[in-house]
Amino acid sequence: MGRAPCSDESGLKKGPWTPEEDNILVDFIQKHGHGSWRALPKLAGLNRCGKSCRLRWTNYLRPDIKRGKFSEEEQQLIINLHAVLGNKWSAIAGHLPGRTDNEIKNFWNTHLKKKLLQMGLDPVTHQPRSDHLNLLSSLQQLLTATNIFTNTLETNALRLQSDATELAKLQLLHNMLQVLAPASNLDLLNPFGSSLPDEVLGLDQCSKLQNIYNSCSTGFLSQNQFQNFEGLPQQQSLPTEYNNPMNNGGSNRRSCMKSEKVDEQLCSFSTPLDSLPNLVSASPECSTVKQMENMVTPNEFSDPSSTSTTFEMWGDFINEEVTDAFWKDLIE
DNA sequence: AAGCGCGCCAACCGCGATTTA
DNA sequence: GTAAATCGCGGTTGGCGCGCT
Repeated sequence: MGRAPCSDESGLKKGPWTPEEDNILVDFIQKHGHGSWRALPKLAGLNRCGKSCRLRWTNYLRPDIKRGKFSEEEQQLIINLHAVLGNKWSAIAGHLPGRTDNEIKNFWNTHLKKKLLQMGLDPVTHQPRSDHLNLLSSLQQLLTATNIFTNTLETNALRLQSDATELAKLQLLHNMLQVLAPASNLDLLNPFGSSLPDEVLGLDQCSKLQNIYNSCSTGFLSQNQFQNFEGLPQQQSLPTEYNNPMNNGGSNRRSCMKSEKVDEQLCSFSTPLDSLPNLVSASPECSTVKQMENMVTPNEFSDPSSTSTTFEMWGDFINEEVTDAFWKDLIE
């Protein structure tokens, strides 16, 4: 059953389009609309298959196509949408007016994927790469080894254990900083651009971490330095304008409306896709699309506790009093 | 200057979903 | 209800341009 593939239609031209062909196609569509793509090439006098014409039109000739480099905002939006939707390029394109799914797909594969990898994030899951997380387990081994060592050398036991703990903290901090601010590119994790106050993004803590890490680079932390974390503010509630950063009426809502089923579901949320959480756990295997299929409620969707990631620990870090006991629990 | 490797991106391919007769 | 036709999507390919040796 089915139809003959486009390529089976003998005598039809393939490959790059010439300016003349482009003109014919544009003229025809402007006068008559595309109607049936299958019939279009014959009617327009093009020696192409309908599929090729449709692709050329939708990916290149359409008048509303925005060409040129992707802005920082667009890149951040793509990353966040990809975290939620996975490789649903057409759905992602629906949120970027003037951009085609093909263009976004190409840009993802050639630029953004590498960018995430450089940041130590898995471009599929948007979570820290496993090789980075493995460092955490090695910390436990380090502590264990240190404990064994201290048992045999009782004279320095307390001091060594303390040092090892501090080292563990330091390395954990380093890992977190790599995740949060690799290559000084924190903005990439920020879907709203640089206009947001740091505290909205958790950068307040991040910069404190950075400061402490920097101060540690020449030696271990003092106990007092670490206990400064106890003074960190509890998790800030986001101002409403940041809860819906893209909810400014116009184009995004419109593009959302034209999207497919999944998109509609996303748009129907009271706190819709517009308020994408940073780094939502979502590989194609466990994407929000899948979550939707499992009838996950919006609240569950936005609930960080429903995922199990390093960022869960990060959330704990932000939410709770950070004491030595916390660090011990974290590491153990 | 020539050869080579690599990155980018337009276009193609195959398949599933939807529409039509 | 069913098969064919059509559409649209995501993955992949291949050609071109550019930089390096």
